[in-house]
Amino acid sequence: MSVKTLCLAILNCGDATGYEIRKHLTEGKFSYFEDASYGSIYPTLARLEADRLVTVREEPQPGRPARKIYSITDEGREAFRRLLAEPPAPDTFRSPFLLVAMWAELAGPHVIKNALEERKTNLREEIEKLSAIREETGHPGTRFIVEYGLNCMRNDLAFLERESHRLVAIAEEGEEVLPQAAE
Amino acid sequence: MSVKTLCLAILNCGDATGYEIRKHLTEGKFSYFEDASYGSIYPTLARLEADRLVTVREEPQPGRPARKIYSITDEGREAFRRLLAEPPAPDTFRSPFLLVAMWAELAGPHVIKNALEERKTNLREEIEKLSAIREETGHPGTRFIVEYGLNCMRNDLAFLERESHRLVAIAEEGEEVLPQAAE
DNA sequence: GCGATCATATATCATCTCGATATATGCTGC
DNA sequence: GCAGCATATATCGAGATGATATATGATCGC
Repeated sequence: MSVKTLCLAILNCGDATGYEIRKHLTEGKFSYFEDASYGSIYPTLARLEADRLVTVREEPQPGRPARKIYSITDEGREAFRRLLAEPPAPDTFRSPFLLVAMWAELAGPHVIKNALEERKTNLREEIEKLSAIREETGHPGTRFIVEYGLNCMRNDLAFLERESHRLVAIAEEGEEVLPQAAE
Repeated sequence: MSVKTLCLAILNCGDATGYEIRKHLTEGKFSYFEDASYGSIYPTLARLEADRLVTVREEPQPGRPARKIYSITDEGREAFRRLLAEPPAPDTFRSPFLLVAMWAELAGPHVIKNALEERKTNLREEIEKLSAIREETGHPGTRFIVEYGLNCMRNDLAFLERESHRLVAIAEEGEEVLPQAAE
């Protein structure tokens, strides 16, 4: 999935600046698709404008640089619909946490406990955010994907709350076997 | 998490060539951390060797280019342990599938049904693979992360099997409202 | 009231990474 | 017999990241 598709998806919900598009991709309901940085968003928006899939209007602001507000065109909406029909790339779950967990006996109980707490806090925050979006939205597709996310994260959190003691035990046993310079 | 950490993690399990490292990251139990391509793996291995964190031995093969087999050193193991102690980056779930699902009314029932089937097949395959790894491994950390993954994917699959009819309904209603040139 | 930090907003750039491709060969299925 | 795939190393153009520069209002502690 390309940055182009992402920008069109967000603009399909309403006008936005490059900055706002980036925020949507980082936080909120659009953060489960793909990420993108300014270095790819701004050039993409320029290309979309050249291809007439979006239009820009500049809103001058006294003192600071003008906001460039992008809107999707009918042509853009049609292009987006065609992009949706292409077979989507496989979903991915990428977890630095699991790498640490895998090597619990090397990492030690201190590192493991921190990583577990961090991960659980993270999940709780995400669940909060998604619950809020769920209450607000009237769009059925959005509601579906938010409920998908909630189901997934609540399950993850429950697993960690139920099983994390096993990981701590592995880390503690590892420390007995490998009594390295404690930190 | 850097490619460096990934390479050390895999070599910490046993010697490997660049090709094998890439395979581990793409398939198997290491595929839940981060991905990396040859274009980053080969330069990283060269740097690791220069830093004395790994060693190489060339195994000549009659007719074809020699295998370069990399091994982690004691220094490398210590560096890996230090890298594990660094606060891990947050986990991410990236889903092109959910983008299509969000816009079910635009994508239409045909596209949605395909995407759903594709996603479910994908999950079943992953569950198969993880179940096999679970049976084989004797390493407690590996068992933990494999069970984490299994728990997550079984839950995902159950949600889709239970709820996907809702998504199809959204797509079908959308088609009535927007009777575009059918494909 | 004043400095620090943060949020808004655009934009660039060195560095890194990806995806495709080149090269070379054995094995397997049809 | 040969097309296609797996093994294996390596490179390269195109594209993406993460950091940084610029500019300013808002907020908050002290």
